Amino acid sequence: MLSKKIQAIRGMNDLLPEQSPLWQYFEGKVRDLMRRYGYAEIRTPIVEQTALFARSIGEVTDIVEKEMYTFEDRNGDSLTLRPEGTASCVRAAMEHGLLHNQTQRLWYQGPMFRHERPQKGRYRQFHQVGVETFGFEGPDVDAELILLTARLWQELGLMEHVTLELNSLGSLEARAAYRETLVAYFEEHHALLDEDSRRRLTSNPLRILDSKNPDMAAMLDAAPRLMDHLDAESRDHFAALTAILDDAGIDYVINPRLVRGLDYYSRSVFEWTTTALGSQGTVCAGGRYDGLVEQLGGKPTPAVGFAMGIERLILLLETLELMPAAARPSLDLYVLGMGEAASRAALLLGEELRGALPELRLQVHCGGGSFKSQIKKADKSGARLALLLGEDELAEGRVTLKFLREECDQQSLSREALVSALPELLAD
RNA sequence: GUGGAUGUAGCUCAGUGGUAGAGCCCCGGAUUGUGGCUCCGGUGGUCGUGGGUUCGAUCCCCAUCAUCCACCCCA
Repeated sequence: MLSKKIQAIRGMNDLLPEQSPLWQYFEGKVRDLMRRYGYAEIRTPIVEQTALFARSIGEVTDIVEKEMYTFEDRNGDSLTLRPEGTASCVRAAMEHGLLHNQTQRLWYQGPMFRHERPQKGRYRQFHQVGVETFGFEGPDVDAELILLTARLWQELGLMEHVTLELNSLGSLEARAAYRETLVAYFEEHHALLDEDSRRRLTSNPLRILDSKNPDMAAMLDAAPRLMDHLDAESRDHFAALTAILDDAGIDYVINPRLVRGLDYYSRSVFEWTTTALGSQGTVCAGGRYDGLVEQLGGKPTPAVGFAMGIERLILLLETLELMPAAARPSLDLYVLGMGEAASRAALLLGEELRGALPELRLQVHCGGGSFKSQIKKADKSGARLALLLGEDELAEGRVTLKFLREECDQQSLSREALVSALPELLAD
């Protein structure tokens, strides 16, 4: 039926009124958390030069090779809808001198775009909250980021439903060296590799370690281990990070196979996962990317960050029914008037009350209709009280207040008494 | 990019080779100015789209599109 009509692009979803309170609840928690930790929000454009992503994420990654929304601008420039937030954030920070002899703690939130097959928890337009820090070398800030996320799970009631996985990829040099060692090892056992793995040999050989193919298990177990090829500094860095987490009482699992897909990561990487969402179980992931700023033309600048997938977290909150009822918006008062004169008066009375009681959540009935239908609308609106303005009330300068949620007689009040009476009636 | 499942009313879904039904929702009435419960009535569908088979297709066949789930990849 909709086939001839225009509909939303595949994998790009409308956020409907029924859903938005949960998003607002989540976004509110995040904003509050960032404020409390002293992180500043940064907003960057959704479109960037294609080269920014190609240079940062890595030319041969799936994201850059086949998942980007890339198009030509009218002047022939190649532009891309951002597939992730870190590159833009680094670009903006550099461009405005935010990294010049100073540290930064930044966060952002917004849509990202990847042309993948949609499935549960994975969409072509999806939303991330990202956090990036610059200028901090030590493991303390790595730990701070993890503690910050842990606190968020705590406050959202998600802590028992997520697991923290940690790994270290070593310095860029150590990682590159290990990569060569690993590729050499896989070349030796080329016959044992499955089709996917042979393809990954050039794209992301570290990822082969993560293969679920049981036929390759023995060969993978015998492969050189990343942890054995870490440079001394990275090993110390990682040890210090886990020590802080131990002291803070944060549980984690060291997963030597945890490899982030983006080329720019080095040293600490981490992932929060859940088993409650089907196959897209990663809910938050990040790591250190000490080389990226320099790679994009800046001075060498240590950096760590992470991103959360908002859709996945919303899905999790939904399936676990973790949104508090109080976070759902509701009306205090529904104002209705019977007849033309009273309807007009109701609209003006509504404005008067909004002026006198700024906290009052009030809606005035529009569209006329019988008294009965208007009261039905009042009930449907979810308001606690209905204010009835009929011809009788209008003539007498009074209003009738009707309780819609509790057993309680309706009251007749003079209009003068209304402003002081309403807060009392709505208390508790 | 690959594989599987599913497309019938706004929503959730029945159904049959002879051009469609329920529940919820919505609207009206029973109650000249009083909701939630009940009862009565009503609006609403070219059965995803395009072909084919057939006297006749919502049903069978093919194609196509969309959605969902999984692989891949990732948040």
